[in-house]
Amino acid sequence: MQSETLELLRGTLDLLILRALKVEPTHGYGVLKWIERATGDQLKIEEGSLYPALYRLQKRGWISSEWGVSDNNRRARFYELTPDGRHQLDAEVADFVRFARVVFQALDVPAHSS
Amino acid sequence: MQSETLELLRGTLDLLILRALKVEPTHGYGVLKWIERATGDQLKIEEGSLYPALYRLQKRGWISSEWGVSDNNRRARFYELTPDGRHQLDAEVADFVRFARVVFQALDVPAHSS
DNA sequence: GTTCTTCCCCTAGAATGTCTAGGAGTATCT
DNA sequence: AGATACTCCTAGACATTCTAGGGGAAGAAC
Repeated sequence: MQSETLELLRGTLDLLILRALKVEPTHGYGVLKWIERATGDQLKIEEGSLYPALYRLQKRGWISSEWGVSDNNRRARFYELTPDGRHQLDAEVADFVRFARVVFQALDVPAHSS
Repeated sequence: MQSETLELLRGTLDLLILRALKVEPTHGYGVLKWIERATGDQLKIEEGSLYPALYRLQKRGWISSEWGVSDNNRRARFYELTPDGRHQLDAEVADFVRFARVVFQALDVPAHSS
């Protein structure tokens, strides 16, 4: 069953959104698609999770937004990382790496079992 | 800043509890201490998280319990994995490994940066 | 020119997991 | 007698994600 999608984002949604926006500013739907592509379709996020998350991140000052027009000629809200957002991204990446290592250690799973 | 404890369990508490009980049946407090030790004090769980989690796991049939007396001569409720619990543990370990790998891939972090 | 699909935005409410902030009792050590 | 560590527990708050909707507009297909 290699192909079913994983169910839980386990608090990494913010992290993935920030990472997507580091690549280049884009709109919500673009973030969605980036995450799917970047994870080889193994992680899918719902729009009902995404938009509240974008609102949250903006409220915290990690991203900013403005209305624009997409490549497909549609009205869309474009987001980009703020300087604070870049720092936050770095911090969250470091945290996740540390977290994963600690859990692997506790589980007694080699850190790169592939 | 290497030494501060991680804040988020990101849905891995069940996993860690099951893993603790795979080592040997023990009581709630023992699970707590096992997790702290196994993670080098980098992951601490609150009792207010632990006991509801134990109840949950038992309700799902993954652990069973009975009252007994601890090494320190105190009344304690001992938990152990059921056969279903063993399967669940294996599944959750596999899921976590897969999840971590996918996130690392998306973040473009080498899978074993140490 | 109507229909369909994809793109794009959004919200309310439910479900879930974890934490905060308590309360309680008992064995052992000083 | 008091302190400390051990052990159990609950209620309510909080944050995150999902379910389950709604809607509009561009371009392609018929």
